[in-house]
Amino acid sequence: MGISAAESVIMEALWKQSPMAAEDIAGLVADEQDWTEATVRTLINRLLKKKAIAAKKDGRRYLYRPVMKRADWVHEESQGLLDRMFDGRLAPLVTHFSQRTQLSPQDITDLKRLVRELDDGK
Amino acid sequence: MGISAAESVIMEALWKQSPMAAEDIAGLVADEQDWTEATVRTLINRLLKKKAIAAKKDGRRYLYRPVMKRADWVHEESQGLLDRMFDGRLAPLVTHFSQRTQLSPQDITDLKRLVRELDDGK
DNA sequence: CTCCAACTTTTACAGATGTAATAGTTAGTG
DNA sequence: CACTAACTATTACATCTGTAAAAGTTGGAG
Repeated sequence: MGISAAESVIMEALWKQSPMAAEDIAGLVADEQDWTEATVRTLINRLLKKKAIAAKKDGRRYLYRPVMKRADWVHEESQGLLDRMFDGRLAPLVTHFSQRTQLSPQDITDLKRLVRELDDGK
Repeated sequence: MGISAAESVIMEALWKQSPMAAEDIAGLVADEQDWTEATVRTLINRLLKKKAIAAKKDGRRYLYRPVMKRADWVHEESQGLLDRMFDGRLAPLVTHFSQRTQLSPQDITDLKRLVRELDDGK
């Protein structure tokens, strides 16, 4: 139903740049993943079947582009995580991390700004 | 390797209360999940094999208890999500939610308090 | 002691996933 | 116009998952 971990590697490549031919995608993901081009093609075809990407003919080959939006995917996955382990709410997740890990100075700065802006919005 | 979605339902039951016999677990999860007792037993056995839970004989049956800690599991899953889609950092996830959804008043209050406490801790 | 009821352990099976090889199609080259 | 190189599409296969039934084991009742 959803996008699997391996498939998401292809999606990330296409979200970064598109449209791309299968070969280009393979070239891009080859660094991180140790996949053959055949594997990349399989994943592309599964994504096509799931309508997560679309293809357009370009001469003898196809160019692929994402149909699913990254923000939507991120949201589904994130909301799913919140639902499954934080009672559907955001604050408990933040609490978890602030207790469990030392937040980076960057994170702390960003969170402070965010909260300030939340206030403004109200 | 990890705990699957179905397995996590069993874990949640045991984290809420343990030790419990298979029948009790089945009774508890029966409400939410439409599983037969056989299914529950399969999941229990897979969790045993993964050492996520342990069993102790109690007369003719076993009582099960979690070995894996909920906080550890939550952390693994959450960190995984952050790594996969938010560059490993927490703030971008919070940003995502604050832009994408209307945070509940509860969430906002909690986040404000959290950030204040972060300040204190520094 | 024997047999059953209650438990547990094995086995089953279809769909998803990770990983890939093989077969089929077609745009150009000679 | 026939072939080949470049692509795509089909098929393969081992694991993992979801879901469950069948087989095996054993503590007690009679």
